[in-house]
Amino acid sequence: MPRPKSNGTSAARKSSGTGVSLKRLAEHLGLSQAAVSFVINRSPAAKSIPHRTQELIRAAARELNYRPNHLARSLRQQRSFTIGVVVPEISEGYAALVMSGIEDHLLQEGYFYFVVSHRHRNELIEEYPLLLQQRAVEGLIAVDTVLSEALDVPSVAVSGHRDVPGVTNIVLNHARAACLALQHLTNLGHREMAFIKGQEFSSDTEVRWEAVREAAQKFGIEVKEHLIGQLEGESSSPLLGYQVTQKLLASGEPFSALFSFNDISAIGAIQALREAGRRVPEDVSVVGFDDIQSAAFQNPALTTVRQPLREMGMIAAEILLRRITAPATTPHPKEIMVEPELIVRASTASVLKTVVHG
Amino acid sequence: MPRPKSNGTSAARKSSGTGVSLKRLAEHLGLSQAAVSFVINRSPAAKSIPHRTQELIRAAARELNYRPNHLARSLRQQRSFTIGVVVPEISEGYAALVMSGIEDHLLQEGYFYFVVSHRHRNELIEEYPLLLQQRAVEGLIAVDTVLSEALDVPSVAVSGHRDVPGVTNIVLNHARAACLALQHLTNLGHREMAFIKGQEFSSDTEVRWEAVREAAQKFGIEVKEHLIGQLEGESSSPLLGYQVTQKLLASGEPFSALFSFNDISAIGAIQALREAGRRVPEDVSVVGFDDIQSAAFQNPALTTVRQPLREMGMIAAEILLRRITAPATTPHPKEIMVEPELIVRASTASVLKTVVHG
DNA sequence: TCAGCATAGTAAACCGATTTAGTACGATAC
DNA sequence: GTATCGTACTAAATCGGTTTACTATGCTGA
Repeated sequence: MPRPKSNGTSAARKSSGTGVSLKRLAEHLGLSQAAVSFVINRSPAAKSIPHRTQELIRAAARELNYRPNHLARSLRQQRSFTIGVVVPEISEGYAALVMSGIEDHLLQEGYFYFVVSHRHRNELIEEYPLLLQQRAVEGLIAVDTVLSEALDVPSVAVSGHRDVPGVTNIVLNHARAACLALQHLTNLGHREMAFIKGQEFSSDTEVRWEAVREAAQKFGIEVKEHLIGQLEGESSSPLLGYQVTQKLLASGEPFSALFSFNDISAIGAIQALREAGRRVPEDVSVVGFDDIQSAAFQNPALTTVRQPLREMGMIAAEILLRRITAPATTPHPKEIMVEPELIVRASTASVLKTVVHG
Repeated sequence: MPRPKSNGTSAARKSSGTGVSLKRLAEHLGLSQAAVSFVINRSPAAKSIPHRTQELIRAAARELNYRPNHLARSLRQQRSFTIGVVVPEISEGYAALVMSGIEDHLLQEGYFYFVVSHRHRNELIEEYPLLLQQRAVEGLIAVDTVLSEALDVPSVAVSGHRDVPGVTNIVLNHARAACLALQHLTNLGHREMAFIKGQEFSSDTEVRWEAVREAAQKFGIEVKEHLIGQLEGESSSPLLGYQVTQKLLASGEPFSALFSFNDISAIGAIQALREAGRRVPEDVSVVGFDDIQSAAFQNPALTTVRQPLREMGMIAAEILLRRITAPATTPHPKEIMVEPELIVRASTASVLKTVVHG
């Protein structure tokens, strides 16, 4: 594979020992720093500098491989072109997808970002936003994380549900999400359903569960106490879903369908069901949530409620930048709702096949 | 869940409108900025300032919620406590795991980091390191990315194999990795093996393939041209493994085992095998590579060669910080090797069962 | 008496840019 | 002849800290 040529001369490259400062460049040219700065930044003040000189300046900048120090520029301009992203954990499907959406928009607009992950430790959730502000971020995006207090900078919470001043929440339409899943299952003839709720610290848990309850009522499904499981533990491994499903099975209460809080736990649930001798989907239908990458490649492929996670990240970045660059014209929306989509794959099936087991 | 109390008074909080500067704090105290700076930073120069005054200063700093501007500090000290991380993609299991290791060590040591993902676009691979240096990062970590030229800052390449001046490579012991996999398969009686090579842009592809060839020779396994597949395409979805496996099957050359470049593609391979009517592991044993989170929760659970990805990230961060803080005493290792581990799960089985199909 | 030293600080340079206010000079207008 | 304007810049302030070099005062000891 041919490596693309760098466009600097080798001399230029060599001179970039610790970087060329504006001062050095100006001296080299026999001009003032101001003049050089005007030209480099194409500032309106450069209009009084003749074309010829401008070319000289630009040529010298290229020659010496001049690259303005971003710290100095940020300090002076009070603009860092940097934002902070707070996530619970990096290694997990959910946050990674949202981040990739965030990154798409941010880098495209010339912003860089810091990532911090708090792993659900309260003191970090409190401290990181402050540390980020100290580092002069111009805005904050919190993913599945409660921003406890109003901050000095615009912020956006992906899957945030609290009404915090200055924070725009990006949320899924959970009412519709729950309806999609339950409608699918009832259409397949399921009436006895088990549910897995999210961990308490997850910001979607409450809202989604409320939506599930309402949808269940709407479809005339009884939500039995024994068939409500709750994920417990900090990690995001399928193991959590595995364990809670074992409990569900142990209760003895029969069910032909399971609606889980997320795909990761649904994967663990399927494992537990199978080990208990219940086939998926013949004996039990399983619906996940999120549609992470590997959902499609489970065996059986997972039926799931898809959240447009990348899109949510992109919207978060977009709103944030708009609020930063045009705070006046953007009266800061409190909430932006995105729509879920039901992805039907192979982990759900008609209940008719299962009557003998019921 | 009780929200932890913030430790500032409400007055303090209010005053943090756009942040209190050192100047304001000094004026408030009737002292010089220098004196305040000495005390805040516990600099040795503070020794001539009496205890009483020091307490006054600290109290006022707390009261006014003073937080030093990190940009200004970085500029003066020529220390940004920031490093840059370059990855191909965020949403993928590999990079995410390495990043989480990097983060662990970095944040613990008081460093923040920028993430950029290049998605294998050459101009970005060239440009991002320069942009990061402009932002005054003190070091660079490249994950599965070729750093083409020597940089002005210390750097570490996770899975880097080129000998670039100033770059420390963190590499897996691929010779051993290949041996572990092939030994396992030969022990199970497999002789007819198919292989899936990585994409050309992946920095491990070449090295690993060479190791596989050598291991095959060592175990007396013939590597047949028709049974070598190659992943193609930028994305990192199981689909790539699915497609290449279909080609392998179409060649008509029989095989009882498949060793794939990574877990993601192994998952797709299993899907393709199953659709072609070959059971895993009864008809074909499949070995993956990496041991990403979902490997354990596939059906069948994936046998794989585990790379200690989080650890590799941690080591990368550790070496980098050591090189930054003590460049003299650390004569910059060219390469650090970590050891793989074979994780035997359910996707491999003895060949004896398969003779009738062979 | 006064050099010497410790105490308790301060003034100002500096990091590397941006930006405001102003200067020097030549040409044109009246 | 000079007021005015445009051209082509420059000097210096500024962002918010850190750091070096220095000062002012009081006390001690010879």
